[in-house]
Amino acid sequence: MGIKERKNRERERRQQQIMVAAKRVFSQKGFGKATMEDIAREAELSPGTLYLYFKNKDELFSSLSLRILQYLQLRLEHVFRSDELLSPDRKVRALKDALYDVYEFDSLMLINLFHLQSSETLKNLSPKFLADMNDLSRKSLDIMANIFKEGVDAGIFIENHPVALADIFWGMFSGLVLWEESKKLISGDKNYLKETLEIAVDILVRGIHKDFNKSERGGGNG
Amino acid sequence: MGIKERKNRERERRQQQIMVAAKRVFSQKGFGKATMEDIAREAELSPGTLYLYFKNKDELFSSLSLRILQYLQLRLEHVFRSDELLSPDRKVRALKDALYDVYEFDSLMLINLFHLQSSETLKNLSPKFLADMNDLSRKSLDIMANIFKEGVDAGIFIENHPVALADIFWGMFSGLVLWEESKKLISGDKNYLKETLEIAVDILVRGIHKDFNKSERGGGNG
Amino acid sequence: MGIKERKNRERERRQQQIMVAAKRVFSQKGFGKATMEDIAREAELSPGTLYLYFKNKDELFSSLSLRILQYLQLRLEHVFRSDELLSPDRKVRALKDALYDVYEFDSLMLINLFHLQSSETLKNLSPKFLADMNDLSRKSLDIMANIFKEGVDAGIFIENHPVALADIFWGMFSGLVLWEESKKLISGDKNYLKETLEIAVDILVRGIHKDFNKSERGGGNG
Amino acid sequence: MGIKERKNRERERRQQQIMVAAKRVFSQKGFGKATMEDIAREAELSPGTLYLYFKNKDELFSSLSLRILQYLQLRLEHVFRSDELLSPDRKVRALKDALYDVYEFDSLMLINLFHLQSSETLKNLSPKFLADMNDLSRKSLDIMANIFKEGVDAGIFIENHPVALADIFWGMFSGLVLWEESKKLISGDKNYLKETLEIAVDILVRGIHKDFNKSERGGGNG
DNA sequence: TATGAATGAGGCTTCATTCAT
DNA sequence: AATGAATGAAGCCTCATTCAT
Repeated sequence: MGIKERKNRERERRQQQIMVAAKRVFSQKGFGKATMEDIAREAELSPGTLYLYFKNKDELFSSLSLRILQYLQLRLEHVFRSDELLSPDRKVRALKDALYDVYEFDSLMLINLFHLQSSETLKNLSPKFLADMNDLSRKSLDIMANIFKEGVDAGIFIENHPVALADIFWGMFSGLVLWEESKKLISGDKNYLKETLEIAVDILVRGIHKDFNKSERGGGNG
Repeated sequence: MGIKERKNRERERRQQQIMVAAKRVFSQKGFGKATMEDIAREAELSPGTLYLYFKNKDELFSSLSLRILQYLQLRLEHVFRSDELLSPDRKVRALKDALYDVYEFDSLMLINLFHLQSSETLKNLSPKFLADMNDLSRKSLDIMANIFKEGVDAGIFIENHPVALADIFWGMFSGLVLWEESKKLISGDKNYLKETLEIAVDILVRGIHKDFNKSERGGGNG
Repeated sequence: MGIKERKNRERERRQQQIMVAAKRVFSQKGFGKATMEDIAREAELSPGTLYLYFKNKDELFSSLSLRILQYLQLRLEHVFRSDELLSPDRKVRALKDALYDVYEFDSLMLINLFHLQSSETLKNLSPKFLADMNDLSRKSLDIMANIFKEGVDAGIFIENHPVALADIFWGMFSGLVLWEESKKLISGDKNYLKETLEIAVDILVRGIHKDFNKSERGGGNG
Repeated sequence: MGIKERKNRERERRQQQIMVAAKRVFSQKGFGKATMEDIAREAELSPGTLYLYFKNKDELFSSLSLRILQYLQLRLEHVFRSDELLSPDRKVRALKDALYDVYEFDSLMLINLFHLQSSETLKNLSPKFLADMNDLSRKSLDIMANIFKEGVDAGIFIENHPVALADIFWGMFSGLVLWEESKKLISGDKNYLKETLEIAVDILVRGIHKDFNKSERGGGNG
């Protein structure tokens, strides 16, 4: 058992090593142009070895998305748990900050994640993999949903469709990330994600408050 | 003169013919797996002919996005112009309906558009093409911004950053489209876009109203 | 007959027009990269028209070689005929000047000619074309041979293999042209063809003189 | 260390294998018509493998020229070194014999080399490759130049431009090779290269001798 | 477990040539 | 005679993946 354990750790180390290399290569060359050999070289391994740890290129790439999803879940749980004393309002803002953190932690992978969703790549993944992604997504969404539910239960947020709020929040976030990225690419503008997100959350919080006068404006990210 | 006119029409016909074929092939096989030969076969043309009308595969694919952007602009202009008598509230809801229309008109291409934005494909496009996309995007965004501006000018919407509202609206829309699509793919769920969008717009409208009590709920899409 | 004559002239005009265009394009783009469409555009004609005047691309290109061969013959005849009064020595030098003239007139086509010789392109040419080339080559060689023969007959040049002298002269010339061109390309050097040719002819003249003391050195080029 | 050595040998073996196949294919089909797949088939390898050993088609073809240049250098060094006791006259004739040997060793590649020089193919080659070619060419030319210099230093050859003599010799040789090849192709004649070369060298030796009476005639190739 | 040479299917694209107008 | 849109064969090359060592 100890040996098995050790083996497993070893295996995960290698996987991490490869994923780190993959991320680097893929940041430099873009998703399409990165080749398995590039990644192998960066990881100081041989191409064949990559296939001992990942079924194929798609799965290697997707594992990076999985990783950011894990990080996302971590951050969300933190918001939900350790900030138990915060008011629903503040929690929603903390949620936004958490998401923005994830963006800053690894914007490239986040965008990759959004692309992965709703792409044909999904169809190439192994069932286990898909299940993992599904799980992680669901968990994160659940946490978000719970945050809103708390507000509803506390009689602060309107009761209208509490379930959809998490979807809307997440959708808004991902949409804004992509859209800001796009504007940056097309017209070379600066990225205003942080500011736009702030405003968006202000509006959203007002919009779901029973009595919007009580909603605290611009609670910020301190 | 008449001849030149005729030639142009002929040329556009062919382009349309190819684009229709491209869309079909690409819906069946997915973006990555569709080949130029597939498209040529579907269009009942030879591969070489495709290159008389589109510089390369990327540009052919992107032209489909351009097309949906054009349709988007058309629909938005309609909302803005012919519905001059609507209240700002109703206009925002009409805006949502227009976007949903575009989604229904060609969801695949819309998703393609979102993917195209913020991808390395952009770098393969000819400058003219990029400029066209930029133009169209900007125009649509402007129209959306104007709708919100009318609300602000009328003293109904809060004055907070009127410019960003269009970005937020568009971001929210695109994010929700992708996210619903993703959920559909991962877990095989039904697509709740219409409903979620409705709720999202309710919240947004409440959120940007100076006095939210006056906001008309669920103005709907009849 | 007058009409036929006119037609013929017209046809030759067009051919010239195309050849001029071909030469220009082919100077800019290099032999391999020049396309029939490039040439058609340059000639302000359509691609199809080119095929009314030349059987195929090879023949169009070869016609350019034919043209320089014609020019070569012209120059050689001039040396042989109008310079009847020159001594054999001087005639050989005049011969060299004539060849150098041809080089200066159109170095690109001359090199093309050398490449054409001993290449598989030859096999694609129509029999008539090949015959023309053969004729022209032979005539030029004959003229050169005659110049040397005059020297032999006059008892000035050694009698050793008079026939081969023309071949040697021509071979030396073409080899030096290619070799100087090559050095220019590989190492970016200046082209010393003129000087090298001069020396080479000095040596050759000395070498074929019965009594080399009588050979006039450096008779030069006016 | 031993392993690295072995790998290198293995690599060179494969390169040789490919080059041999390339030469064969290319002799049969001509330069232009030979395809990479032809060569792969002949080498009993897959097309992709060719690209592990040669950057592209041009470089594979050029490597054949490199090879003949190496052989040329070898032969020239032999003339220069091991024949130290020969008179300058005899050395020049030995030089001719060496060049003719190279021609006989692989006439096709030699012609290829002449074509390569002064063609746009040069531009597709990697810098390293070009440098190699440049080096080899230069070395061979230097050796030739030295042979003539010895004659000058010995007071036997005229002092006129000793540097150019090698260029002239090489130019004459390459020109005659191409020209004889051409005549063979156009008119189906026999190839008289050997004889013509002999005469040419006779003339040249006479031409550069201070006192031509002392030049030994027809020293031949024994 | 790790290697990395070899594979080979298949993609994109070019361009000489044709032919209906 | 002239056009020029259409053809379609064919080439080069890439790269994910495998497998013998």
